[in-house]
Amino acid sequence: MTQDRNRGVDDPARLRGIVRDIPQATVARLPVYLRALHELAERRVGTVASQVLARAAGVSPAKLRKDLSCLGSYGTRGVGYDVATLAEQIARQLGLTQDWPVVIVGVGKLGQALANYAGFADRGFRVVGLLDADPARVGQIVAGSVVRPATELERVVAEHGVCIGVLATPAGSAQRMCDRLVAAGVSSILNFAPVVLSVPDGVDVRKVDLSLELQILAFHEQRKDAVRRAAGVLGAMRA
Amino acid sequence: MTQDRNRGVDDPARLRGIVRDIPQATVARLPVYLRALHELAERRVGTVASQVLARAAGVSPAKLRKDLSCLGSYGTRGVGYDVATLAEQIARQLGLTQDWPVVIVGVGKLGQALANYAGFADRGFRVVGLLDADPARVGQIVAGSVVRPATELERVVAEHGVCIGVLATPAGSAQRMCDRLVAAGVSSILNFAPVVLSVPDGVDVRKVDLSLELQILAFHEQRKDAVRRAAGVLGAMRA
DNA sequence: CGGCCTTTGTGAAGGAAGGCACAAAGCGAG
DNA sequence: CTCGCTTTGTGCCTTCCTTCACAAAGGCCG
Repeated sequence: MTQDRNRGVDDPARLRGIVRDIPQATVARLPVYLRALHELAERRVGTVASQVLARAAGVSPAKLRKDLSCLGSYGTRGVGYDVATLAEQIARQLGLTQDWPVVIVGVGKLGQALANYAGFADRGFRVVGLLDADPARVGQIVAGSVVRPATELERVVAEHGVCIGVLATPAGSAQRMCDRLVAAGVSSILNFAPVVLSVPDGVDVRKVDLSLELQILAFHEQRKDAVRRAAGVLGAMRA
Repeated sequence: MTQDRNRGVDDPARLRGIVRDIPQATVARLPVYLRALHELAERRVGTVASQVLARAAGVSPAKLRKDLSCLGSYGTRGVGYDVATLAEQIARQLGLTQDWPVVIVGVGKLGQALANYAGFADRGFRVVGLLDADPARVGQIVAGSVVRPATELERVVAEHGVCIGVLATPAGSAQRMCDRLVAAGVSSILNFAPVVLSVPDGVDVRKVDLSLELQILAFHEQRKDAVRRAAGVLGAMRA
């Protein structure tokens, strides 16, 4: 108690929860922790030690603790973290306590998968518009919403105050649609099209490249192959 | 010529092309460079300076040059890089000069999008099996192939010597299917299911989390919001 | 052939992230 | 109340990545 009262407003642990100085790498892991915490909560787990949570999230306990310490001091020494409290704090930091209206531009197979993806709705992302330039797709019902023509992009964005857009168009039209999203007021874009988008300052773009990851796997697989071959040759020489 | 002959086998620039000591961060960017190079090649560009290529790939020229220097010395000072040569070297390093048979497990909307994705075939990834546990999906034609029952997983993997598997199942069955892939001999897995997979040593897993990226965007968006609000308050105070 | 201009390749410095190890802090038993 | 056990939070060190700045190297022109 005495110590607590001695903790001034400039106490590092407290301040860290207010000012935002969270490393990029940590931000990228918070959603993983959040998912693990939700799973624990479903299993009626009340508190969890860093070791257990770290295993569930696929990271080392030290990294987990350091990450969580960026949010403030929400653990109890000798016990662990309260699952519900920690989940709420992470959600708050990530901005998931509010609803985010989102438009999806491009409703091919990928766009449909995204529109149906439960992980979006669970985290407060509400799809308020499905847009496609292809007349054949306009009017179709996807994930309970009707696909609207791309011409309505500006109207949908303005109507719902959308600031996050998802691009799932072919490569050819991605930059054009991106420009229109930005002009309409969108300031964060999740890009699934295989192009490098150029956007003005102040707009965040994150890219998900389906084939990039596969190419990285191929690199490592080839390496393993080479090692196996080398081992084989050495084995033959030894024999 | 004289200099070239003086370059021994342990010349650093040469060796780097042989021994593999490429930083992870660099490996992750090579596919981006490769895509940019292919685009340049299509536009009949013969040589490209680091500055231009860097802009096309969305990185800084210095980073690009350092990355490329890991592969060896394939640029010409005062001129730039030969587009075709460089593309070939990158493809070789990534292991894209060979064909990689791939199975896709889970043929929902996402699995279908992946099966149809041109970026796979272009890079030497050949989908040799579409597998799904849902009888309603088995027998459907997706991307020119018939969807086969999940029970045939082991047979397909063995038949084609598959070592890369793509998981696009619901969260619930991902670990089970992962275990079967590994048992059947797959040693690299691209996981789209929102779970942390556990695999034995020697197996590589890469995870693509569709909602993770959106959550990171929300974090930054919230920050921008906070800054805007703070600026607004300050502005009001000044007035 | 020689000088100039362009562009690469890379050492060195700066910064971010990861891992170790331990002190501080809480809980529960005695 | 005290002791001992458990687990967090964090300072320090190491490693990896990025950026800067410049020497070395090649082409081009006179």
